Amino acid sequence: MGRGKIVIRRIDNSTSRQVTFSKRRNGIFKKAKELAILCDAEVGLMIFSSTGRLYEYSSTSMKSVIDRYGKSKDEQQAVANPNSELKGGSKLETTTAQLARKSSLTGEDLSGLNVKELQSLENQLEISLRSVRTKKDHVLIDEIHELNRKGSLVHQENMELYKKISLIHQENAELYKKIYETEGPSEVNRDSPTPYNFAVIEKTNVPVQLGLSTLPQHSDAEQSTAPKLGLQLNP
Amino acid sequence: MGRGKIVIRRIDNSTSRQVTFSKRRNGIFKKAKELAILCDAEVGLMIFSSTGRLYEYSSTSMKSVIDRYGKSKDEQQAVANPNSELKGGSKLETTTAQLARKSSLTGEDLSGLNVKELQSLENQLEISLRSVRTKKDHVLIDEIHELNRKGSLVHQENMELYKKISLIHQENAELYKKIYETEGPSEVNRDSPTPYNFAVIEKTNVPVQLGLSTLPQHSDAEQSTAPKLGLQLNP
DNA sequence: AGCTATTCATAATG
DNA sequence: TCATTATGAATAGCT
Repeated sequence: MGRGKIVIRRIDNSTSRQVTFSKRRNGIFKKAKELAILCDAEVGLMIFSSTGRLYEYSSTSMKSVIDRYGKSKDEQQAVANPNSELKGGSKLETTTAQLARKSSLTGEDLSGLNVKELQSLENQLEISLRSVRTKKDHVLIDEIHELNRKGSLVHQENMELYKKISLIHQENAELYKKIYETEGPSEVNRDSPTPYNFAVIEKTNVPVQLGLSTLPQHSDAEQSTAPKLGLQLNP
Repeated sequence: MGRGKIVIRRIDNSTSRQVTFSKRRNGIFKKAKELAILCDAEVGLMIFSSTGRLYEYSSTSMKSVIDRYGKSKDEQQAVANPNSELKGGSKLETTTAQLARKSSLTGEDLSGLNVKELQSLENQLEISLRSVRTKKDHVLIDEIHELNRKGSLVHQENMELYKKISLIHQENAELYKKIYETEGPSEVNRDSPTPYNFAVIEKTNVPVQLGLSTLPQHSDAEQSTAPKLGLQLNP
């Protein structure tokens, strides 16, 4: 992507290499941020230039990412090597278990900690708490989206059913007309059973409107084309 | 760079999120490799998907990168804060720095307040925060309940519509029979317009089932009487 | 999983 | 280093 195609091979000219490094570093940082936001991922990126300088990005904190990396690696090892449990090493701990264990420190053992350690513990707990909250919110919001989707489907089916009923009613009317023409006006309604619901006015001709507003991120522009089932998350 | 422009914001639909994650993950890995080769850099990239799975790339080895990162960080700290060791104070100016600062005794913007006042302020803020959070959760959960209720109504209406269609179809059949008896077998279907959808088998005889489970607080006792639209909040 | 229409990143250049 | 631009790459939306 540039004025010309390049082959991926070490750039010999040191100046060009630096320039390219700078540009591509920005590019990859941007990509990393986008990935973290778009896909709700935790990303850590460390880059050492050829001159030894460090450039870093992490969606949360590098410490958090590295810690999680270590745990994840441990778990991979544990899975690949299940008999290691015999050694009494730490079993796979779920995130919540780890958090619980951290929290358990708050019981009585705080006496041995100084302000700095308490500060650190407080920060850790706040970070954990925030991630739990974010997760919870995501779960709730995802479920609302899913409900909206399903509701929309049923609603659509509903409208098609109304349309179909209207058509059959029409057909029914034509059939009655036909019978009328065939048998004469006076006999029509006498010996034919009164049709169920025929000519009875519908409770309403309009399908039930779910009185919910649209999602905040949706534009209201297409409001007129179809009834929306969207939900206002932040009234 | 796609069919349309997108805003960088968490993708709500979980399927799309996963697809995008997979694509962009490949993209960023490629970029990382290219950067390492082209610019002779040492690169480490760790990505945790929203499902918690680890994906990693490093131009050398992740251990090497992390170790080097640690060293580099230490050096940076030493350079940026040469006198910090003299004072012995540690300042973690991370995202949680604001909260940390609140409880630290060395605030500058809060200089007019004593410890007791600050403590009170902190408590007030925590109480407010908790009530806001609770309120937010209630709003979300109420909205889910409301969606379920509305969905249930539409669904019920749907079933009634199906019943109604069935009855009208039946009535239609009787009318056809009547015409048949009146006009004789050979003429029935000739000059009468072919009825819309008459005798056409429905796509399905069963209304759409919303595949959602019941809310935890709901008893499952009446499960058999009507399809439920409930939502599992805590899977 | 593929396939394009698009947007985006960036190589070359000033 | 900064800005511009022509061009190749990445990818969003669909199937």
